[in-house]
Amino acid sequence: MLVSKCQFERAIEEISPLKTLALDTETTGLHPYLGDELFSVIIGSDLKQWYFNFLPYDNYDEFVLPRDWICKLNSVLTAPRRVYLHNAKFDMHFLHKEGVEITGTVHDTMVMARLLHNDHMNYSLAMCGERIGFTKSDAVEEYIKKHKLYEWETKEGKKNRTKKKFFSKVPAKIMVPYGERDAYVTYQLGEYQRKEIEANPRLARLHEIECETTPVVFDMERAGVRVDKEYSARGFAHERQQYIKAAAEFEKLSGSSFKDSSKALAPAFEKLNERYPRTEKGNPSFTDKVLKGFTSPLASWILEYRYSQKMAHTYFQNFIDLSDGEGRLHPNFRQAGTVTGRFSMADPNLQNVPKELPEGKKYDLRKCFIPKDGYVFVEIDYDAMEFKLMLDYAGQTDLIERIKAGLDPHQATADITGLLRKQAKTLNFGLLYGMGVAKLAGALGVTEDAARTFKRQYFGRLPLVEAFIQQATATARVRGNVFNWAGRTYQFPDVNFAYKAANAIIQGGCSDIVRVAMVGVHKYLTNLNATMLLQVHDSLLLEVHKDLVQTVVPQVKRIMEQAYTYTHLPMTCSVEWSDKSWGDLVDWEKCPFTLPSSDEARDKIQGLPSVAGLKEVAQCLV
DNA sequence: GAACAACGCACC
DNA sequence: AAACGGTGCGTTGTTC
Repeated sequence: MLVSKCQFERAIEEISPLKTLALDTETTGLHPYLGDELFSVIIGSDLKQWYFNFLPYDNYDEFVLPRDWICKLNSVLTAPRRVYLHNAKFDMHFLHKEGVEITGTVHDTMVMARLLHNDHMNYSLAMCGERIGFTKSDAVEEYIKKHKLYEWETKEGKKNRTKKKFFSKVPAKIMVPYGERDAYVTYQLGEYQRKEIEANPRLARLHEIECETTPVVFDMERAGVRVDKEYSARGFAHERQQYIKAAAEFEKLSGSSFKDSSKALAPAFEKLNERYPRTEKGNPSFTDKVLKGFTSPLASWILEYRYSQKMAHTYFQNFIDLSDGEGRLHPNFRQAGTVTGRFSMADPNLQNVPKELPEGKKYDLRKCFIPKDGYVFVEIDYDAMEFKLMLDYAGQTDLIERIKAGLDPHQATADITGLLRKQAKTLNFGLLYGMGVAKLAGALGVTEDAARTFKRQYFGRLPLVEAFIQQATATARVRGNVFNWAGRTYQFPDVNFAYKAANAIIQGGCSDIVRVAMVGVHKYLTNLNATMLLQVHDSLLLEVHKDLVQTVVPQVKRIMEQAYTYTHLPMTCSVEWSDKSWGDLVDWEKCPFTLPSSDEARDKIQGLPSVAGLKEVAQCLV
C-alpha cells in the first residue's frame, strides 16, 4: 500500500512487531555520493508492502510524506530484526544520508544467492526471483525506455558514454506497484534462502560471516579514500597530452590515421613485413609483447599511446570524476562479485591500480590517494597467502618447516626442488592454477619437453602438493563440487573444468580468511580513530590516527594472522606505512613513531568471529 | 541508436 | 588429451 500522511503512524505500528522485513529504496540515480537521492522506501513482509513516498507527484499531496519523516523509520530498522535487501549496501548508503541505519541483521539476498549457487550468470533481483518462481516487474525499465527518460553522459576526452536514467520522472502509478513488487520478491527470496541455508549445515556459519561482512564493507565504502585532486588533475593532463602526441607521431610516420584496433593496425605492419600472431578468434593480435618485438618506431608509439590512454582515462580521470564534494572516493565493493568468493570492485576499481611506476614515467597513480590530516596509511599484506594455504592443505612438512624458519616461500621451494627461484615461483603459481605443459613452457621460456621435466622434478620433490592438487581435481570430477575450509562451494557443471578445483579451494579459502579478518579488525577498530579503507584480496589498507599507530597496528596484524586456524603453517603478515600517500608505502620498520602507546587501544579485547569447527564441517576432499 | 562481442591490460 | 585462476574498464567493430 502507498502510505498516506495520516496512515504513517499506523503503518509504523503495523511493521514494528514484525521480526523479518524486506527493504527496498527508489532513488534518483545510482550514485549516493555524487548527488543522487533517495525518494522512496518500501518495506515488505510476507503479506503486505508499505510504500513510503517522499517524492512530489502531481495530485498525490496526501501521499507525499515530509522528508524529515524518513528518519522515523529508524524505529523499525533496529535490532533485533532481520532485514532482507538485494544489494544491501546500495540502499544503506542512501538511507544513511537520511539518518537511517539498519542495526539489525542485514541479509543481502544478492550475496546469499552467490553463496548458495556460485555459478549463476546473473544475480539481479529479477533473475534471482525468477529462479524461485517470482517474476519481477520490468514496468519501470520499459517506461524509461519508451519515454526516453534518460540522457547519455560523456566525459572530457572519453569516447564511451554512460546512461543516466531519470527514475524520479516515472509516474507514481508505475513506480509504486513496481517498488512493492520488488520488496515482495526480495522478502520471498530471503525466506527461500534461509530455508536453503538451514537445510545445509555447512553454510550456517558462512551465512553469518557474510551477514557480518556487509556492514563492515558498508563502513569502508562510506569512509572512502581521500584523493589528491590536484595531483590527479596534473597526471590526467600530462597523460592526455602524451597519448595525443603519440597518436600524432604515429600518423606522421605512417601517413594514415591512428586507431588502436588490431584490424586497423594489421595493414600498417604488413607493409613493414612484420609477422604477427592471431587471437583465439583468428584476428590479428598486437599485444604489448608482440609490439615490443617489432623494430619500427610505429610500434613504440602505439605502446606509448596505450599506456597514457589507460592512465588518463581508466585511472586519473575517474579518480577526479568519481570523488565526492569532500574529495573522497567511495568505490563499490562487490561482496558477491566472483565465482570463487573474492570481492570485486567497481566505480572505480581500486583493486587494479598500477603498483609500479614504469621507468621514465612521472605520475604515480597510487600517489593520488592520501591519508586525511593527522592520519597515516597502514597497509597489511598476507605473505604468499595462497601458496601458504595450499601448503597447509597439502601438509608438505619439509617445505613448511623451511618457511616457518623464515625463508621466503619461493626460495624454499627452489631449495627443495633444485630449481631456480624464478622457476620455482612460476611453478608455484602455475600449478595452483592448473597450468598445462604448453603454457608452462611459455611462462618458463623453455620447450615443452623441458617444461615437462621441470614439472616432474617439482612434483617429485613435493609429492604432497601433487597429491593435494590431484585429490582436489578428482573430487571435482566425481562429486561435481569442492568446498573450501569455510564451507563455501564451487560448482563444476562441466567436469572438463575440474582442473580449476585446487584454485577454487585456495583462492576462495583465502577470500574467507580475509572476510573473517575484516570482521575482526572492524570490531576492534570500533570507537578508535582508525578505519579500514580498502581490501585488495590479500591486503587491507587502513587510515590510522598518528597517536594510535603504535598500538593499533600490532593488534590488527595479530587479528589478521589469527583469522585462519591452520593445521601446519600459520599465516603471517607484513606491514607498510606512509604519512604521504598509497604510493609512498615503506616497511613498518622504517616507521618513526615512538609515541607512547594508547592504553585505550591496547586494552580493547580483540574479537575475531568464531570459526571453530568450520574446517571439520567443511571437509573439502572426499 | 543501442546493445554486444572482442581485444587489450591493470591488479591479486 | 588438455586446460593457468579470479576480476573491471576503455576502445573498436559488429549486430540487431
